[in-house]
Amino acid sequence: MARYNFKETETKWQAIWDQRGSFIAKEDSSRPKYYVLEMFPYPSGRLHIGHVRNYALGDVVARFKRAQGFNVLHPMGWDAFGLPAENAAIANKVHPADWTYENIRVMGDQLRLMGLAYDWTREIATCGPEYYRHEQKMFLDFLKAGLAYRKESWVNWDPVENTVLANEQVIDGCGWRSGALVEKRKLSQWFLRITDFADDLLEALKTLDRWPDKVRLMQENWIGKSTGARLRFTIVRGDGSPAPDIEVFTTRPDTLFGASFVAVSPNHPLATDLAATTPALAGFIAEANRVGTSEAAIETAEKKGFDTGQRALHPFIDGASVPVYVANFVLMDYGTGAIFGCPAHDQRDLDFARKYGLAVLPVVLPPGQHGGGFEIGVEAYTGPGALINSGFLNGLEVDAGKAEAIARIEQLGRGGGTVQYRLRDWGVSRQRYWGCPIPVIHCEPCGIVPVPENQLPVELPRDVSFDQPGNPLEHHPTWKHTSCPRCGKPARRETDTFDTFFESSWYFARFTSPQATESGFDRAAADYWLPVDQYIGGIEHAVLHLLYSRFFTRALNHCGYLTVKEPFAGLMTQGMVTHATYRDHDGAWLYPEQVEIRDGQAVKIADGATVAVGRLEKMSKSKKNVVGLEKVVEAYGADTARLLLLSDSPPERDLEWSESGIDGSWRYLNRLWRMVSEPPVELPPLGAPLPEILSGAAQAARRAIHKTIAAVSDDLHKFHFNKAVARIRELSNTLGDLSGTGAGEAWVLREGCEVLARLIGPITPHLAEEMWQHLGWQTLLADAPWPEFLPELIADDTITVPVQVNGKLRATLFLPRDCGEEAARAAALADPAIQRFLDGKLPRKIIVVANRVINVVA
RNA sequence: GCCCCAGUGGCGGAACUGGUAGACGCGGCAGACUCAAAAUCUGUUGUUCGCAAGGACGUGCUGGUUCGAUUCCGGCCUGGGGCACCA
Repeated sequence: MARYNFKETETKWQAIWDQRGSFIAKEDSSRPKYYVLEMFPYPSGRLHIGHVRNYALGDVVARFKRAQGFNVLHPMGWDAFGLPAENAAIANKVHPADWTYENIRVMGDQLRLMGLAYDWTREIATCGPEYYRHEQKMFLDFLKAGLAYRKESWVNWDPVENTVLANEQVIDGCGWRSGALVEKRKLSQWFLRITDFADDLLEALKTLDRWPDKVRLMQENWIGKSTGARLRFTIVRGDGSPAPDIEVFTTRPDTLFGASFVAVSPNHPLATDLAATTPALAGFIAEANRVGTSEAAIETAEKKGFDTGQRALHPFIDGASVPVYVANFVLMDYGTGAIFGCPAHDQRDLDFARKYGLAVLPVVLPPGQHGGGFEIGVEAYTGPGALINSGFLNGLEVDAGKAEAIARIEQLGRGGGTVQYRLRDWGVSRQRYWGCPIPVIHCEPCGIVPVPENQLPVELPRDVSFDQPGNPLEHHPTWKHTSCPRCGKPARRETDTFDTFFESSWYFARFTSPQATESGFDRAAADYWLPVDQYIGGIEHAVLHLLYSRFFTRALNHCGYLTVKEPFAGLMTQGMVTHATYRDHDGAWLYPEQVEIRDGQAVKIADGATVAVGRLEKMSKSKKNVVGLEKVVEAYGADTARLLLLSDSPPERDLEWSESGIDGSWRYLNRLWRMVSEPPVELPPLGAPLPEILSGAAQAARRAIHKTIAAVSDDLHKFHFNKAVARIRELSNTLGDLSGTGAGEAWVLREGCEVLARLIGPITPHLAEEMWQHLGWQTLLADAPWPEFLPELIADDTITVPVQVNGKLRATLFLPRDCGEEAARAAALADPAIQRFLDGKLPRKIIVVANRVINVVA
């Protein structure tokens, strides 16, 4: 029996697609456009099979939409700036550029093995000046538009990577790549005003109805909008002399009458000033700043305060005042760095008040409670209710109380309603070499001077040394020395480079016109192709790349670069590819190919020693549970790998890569191939007319074919790839069972084979082309339209109807479609099984759901 | 602590808007072909009682709504994810 020769076949069709330029995209207003994009990879070395899932998913979408008549853009490129290149340079004395381009070459070849329908003519690498020069221009435009600024601030310093990190890149107090505990440093840095768009970024999430709710929710939480008030307290010192006002932010202005203290952050100017003359306070602040930002540190850190001796005058109660504390739990970088505390209605304030013996006055009465008896114990009340003990607010509900309190604050000229976001501006300066130089010059007399556009790009120097720690650009002998474009005097280049999320924030636009030289992209091309109709990538970018790109697109829109504001209309986040992990008795990780299973026990092939099988984990080099892409393609071919990646789990869930799984996929490909290469009956020639008479079996098979077309089309549309594969397999089972050698059977079998080839085409494209050709077609399947089903073959004449007695299945009937309630009722009652369960009694009720179910209630 | 999501055979998973739970695959078992193996094909495969016909049970647990619940509602358990001195 001839095995399907995947090696020859896959090479052949890849060459043909390539020669014909099958997947090269051009703007074409006569067809609807469809832009499908997978998050482009960082060229880190080699791809393993886990990386490929993402691209396989996108490829199915691209090929399916193309067959459906869309003008599809499906490009691929390289997110090529990044720290691993520098680490490689340090470890292996290889230049980051050489290392990166070599990886691009290797990984590109690997991707090409998979037969992905990319328009390779649009391939980009972000580390080239022809790419990054445009983002330097964009940055200058942002600067002009006030969207970029420089400020000195406390930043997250990663001591391992020796660079600053953005807030989004700090996970649980540690660097997102290095895992090192992040330190706070005060540095002068470039920021992008993402907060200008905070509200728009939040509001527009509602319009992204083809994004997973989960990602929208994560962005919503990250932006963290809270509505409240700012309020300026008048402060007096212990001796009664006036001190500077303190402004607080609160979401509960309604509880002001319950205020019993004001607290400021240890880094608040008041604390700093006071510490200069109060050694005890200086000690307190130093201790507060020592407490780490890690989760554990925060959990265990005690809420502590330092009484400054100053008093804050109550804005609503003449003559009343509350103490002012410096408290270790108040953050300087949220709100105003100062709060007022209402212990009765905030748990943390309550804990603090109990500790320092401050008053706890309830001002919100829970519904159903009576004023006199309501007291706060160890738990603050944060629910709704009516205000009490609150002067002019008495009797109002919480929301009305907030509004009234804000109105009074405004009236008093002490502040007003405001909206506070958790989101901070995006710090984009990185003290690294392998990134895009920030195009500004520091001049002693002129200050910060943008590099004139005609001097762009500011290119990275190639001759750098990694001999000493820190930024090689800083150590470069000549590069940073230049002259000021404004005054001509000697000046110094900015040696920081952009955060590498800068490149990925606009690459999807670059793909629309990668040859553009005047600008990052042609406006017309970008307006034609954008937004990306379907974007596919990992959930780990839910608030990194996906938020930055949404902001960046708005910023580009603001500066007149393009028309859209949202870059990605549809988003799919795929799960990880996992594999069991193996360790030998020394605890060393083993590669899957070093291990085999003998008698249910995992052993090391080399010496037969037992191996501990660990749990399924994401394929990663560090745990060695990776399966090489070439190994799989060599042994089974790209189509087999693609089929397994698509069929085993729904895309958003994790997928377990297993040897038995790959065998199953490989068997199925051969089965399909045998159906066309060695059919049980000789198939009629291409285009043969439908025989006038079909046997019942042939007719039933034909119905199955058309139902499958309908179902698979729907599944692919909804990205239910695993279900689509299940239905395709079902159809081949049905066709396999089609015995009989008549002309009708042969004709239906041919129709079935053609449909199978077309339906599986997006998933296993090489095999599908081969089947298509074998069936006599001269044209490419890649150019064939998606099959259409005949509506008259979709609906059955006879319906299988379950009959229940008291909700339990007792019989199944075959009834004519839409036979009517009376007929259904009669048929059910006539059934012997039903009669037996009724036991001679009359049914109380019979429920008939047309063409669905009959339930007899006894 | 707060918010979100998910719990279905030995395993991955299916079940449209409340209507035959377990499609399809993996694995297992039995058989055919073969000197034998591989490959392939056929049958079978939720648990349980029964010789059988046919029952009973079964979608994390527990109540409820309904003629009927994997699906809706309440409470709980477990796992995963996000956020977190955020005022």
